[in-house]
Amino acid sequence: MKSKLNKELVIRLLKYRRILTQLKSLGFEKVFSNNLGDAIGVAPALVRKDFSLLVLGGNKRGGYNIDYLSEQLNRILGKSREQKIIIVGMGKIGSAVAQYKGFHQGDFEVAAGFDISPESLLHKIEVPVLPMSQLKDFIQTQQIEVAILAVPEDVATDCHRQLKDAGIRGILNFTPIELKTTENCIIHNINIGVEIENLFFQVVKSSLPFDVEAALPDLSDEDALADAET
Amino acid sequence: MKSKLNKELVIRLLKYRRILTQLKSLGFEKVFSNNLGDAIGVAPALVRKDFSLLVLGGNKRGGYNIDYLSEQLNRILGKSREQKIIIVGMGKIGSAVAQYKGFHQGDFEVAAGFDISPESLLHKIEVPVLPMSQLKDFIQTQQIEVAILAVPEDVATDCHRQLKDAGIRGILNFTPIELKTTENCIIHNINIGVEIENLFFQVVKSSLPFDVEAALPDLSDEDALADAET
DNA sequence: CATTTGTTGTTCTGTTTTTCACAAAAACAT
DNA sequence: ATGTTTTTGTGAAAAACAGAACAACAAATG
Ligand SMILES: NC(=O)c1ccc[n+]([C@@H]2O[C@H](COP(=O)([O-])OP(=O)(O)OC[C@H]3O[C@@H](n4cnc5c(N)ncnc54)[C@H](O)[C@@H]3O)[C@@H](O)[C@H]2O)c1
Ligand SMILES: NC(=O)c1ccc[n+]([C@@H]2O[C@H](COP(=O)([O-])OP(=O)(O)OC[C@H]3O[C@@H](n4cnc5c(N)ncnc54)[C@H](O)[C@@H]3O)[C@@H](O)[C@H]2O)c1
Repeated sequence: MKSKLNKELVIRLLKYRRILTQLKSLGFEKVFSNNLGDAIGVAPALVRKDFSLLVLGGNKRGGYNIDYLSEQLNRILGKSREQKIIIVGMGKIGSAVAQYKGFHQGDFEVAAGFDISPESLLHKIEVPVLPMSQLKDFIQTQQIEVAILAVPEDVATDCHRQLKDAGIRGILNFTPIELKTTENCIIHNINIGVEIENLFFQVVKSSLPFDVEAALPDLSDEDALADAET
Repeated sequence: MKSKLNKELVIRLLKYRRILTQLKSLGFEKVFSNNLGDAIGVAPALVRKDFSLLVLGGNKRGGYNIDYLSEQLNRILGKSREQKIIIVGMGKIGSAVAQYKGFHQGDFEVAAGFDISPESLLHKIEVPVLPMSQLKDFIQTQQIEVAILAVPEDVATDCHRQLKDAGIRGILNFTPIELKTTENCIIHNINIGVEIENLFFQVVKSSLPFDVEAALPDLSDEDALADAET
């Protein structure tokens, strides 16, 4: 099965759309592949390939028309018609996201937060916070499809099950437990801890005087660390 | 340049390490490639290949020794010797991360937070929050290498510059502005807004009665032709 | 001791994704 | 009109990545 619209491509499209919206609000009318590439951090050739794949044409010298691109991206990505999400686990991360105003032109709205102890929340939240007992009913009557999971990791799988039981179709999971996508529930994991560790590793690696990778294969016998070269 | 230790591989290694730590604390001694695969959501063959690449051997029937693997991963990934990070922008996201306790066996410590108005913070934080005027000095005297950036997006590039000027080597960037890795400062972007939009898209796509992708190519005749002018 | 079983280690192959390179087209300049 | 510049569009090459297959081998079994 050859899948156009792979995951990375969709992410780039979403980023293009965001940039285009900003450019438009600044009064720009056209944009070049290298502008967009710079803005989202990819090579200009890839930008052109992306649009070429989606049959979105530009003009041989004048670049791409912003209004047209915007429209077409909205068509392809879905107009995001005022969808609602819920957040399960209104602790530190959950509350922060609940109050986030930066979603693309305000398309999304947090319909409610859920928590095992809604009354003991540290600071006031603008969205209603309900007890877990109302979770299933709320999801079904309000027809919620997407949830953010931000509970402690030891209850992550349990909450995952509850969400699936209630009919949730997609979960953005902030817990370090790696949940898995199933037939009718898509999972995207965001593991901030791993991201930080990863960054540390890359930084250390880059500031080392020798090439870490070169030193790897022959470490089977203890301290071969000292000798390495480029 | 054939790169061992590619980006995805490093992330898997970090996840293996986390799982191994947990298994060890549960009293396990050995683990099979399919256990690890399940835990981090990849195929067992990939787990074996990863270890094979790093010359980490298992036992032909008894799987991998957890202590050994753990040790070796620590060696390869760096022992994370009590490194310190700072957080710039102690708003909702910044504060949440500042109080996160879940970093791998407490290897990282948030040395300080920085904010343009440290006094007006909503709730009490356990780490010191300092004014931006002290940023450069703190980074240099404390030898901080890694920072988390969580300021409003309109000041993101400015703060980015300040961090680079102060000698920061790596930034985990939570703002929607796509910062770019340079010679001596590695950037990892986490764009939560895009992640949510992406999840929405995948969910909508999966619940559609027809194939979105199939509908893509032939829309050129509907209303085609971008028009550009000077 | 021979046989069966389970799991690793590795090769090979296929797929997907990105970059390169350059012809073609449009706009501009003279 | 003609030449020059700029930027797209895309086929072909390269790189990154994953998966399937299976031989090798250690342990368990009888
Ligand atoms: N804070 C961070 O920066 C951060 C970073 C990365 C990952 N995480 C992960 O995100 C998750 C939440 O982290 P946090 O820092 O917000 O923790 P937190 O303790 O501040 O919040 C957890 C919330 O979940 C609620 N809760 C507990 N059990 C529940 C249940 N069974 N059902 C519903 N709600 C329940 C608690 O009442 C609490 O409000 C954790 O898994 C953590 O590992 C947090
Ligand atoms: N809250 C979320 O869930 C969320 C999600 C995704 C992305 N983000 C992004 O993270 C960033 C922060 O979001 P937030 O919700 O925490 O915002 P926030 O307004 O709560 O926090 C921003 C903080 O930065 C400080 N600040 C402002 N200008 C500064 C400067 N020049 N130098 C230093 N500090 C400065 C402010 O005083 C404030 O405390 C934004 O770019 C936002 O788009 C937030």
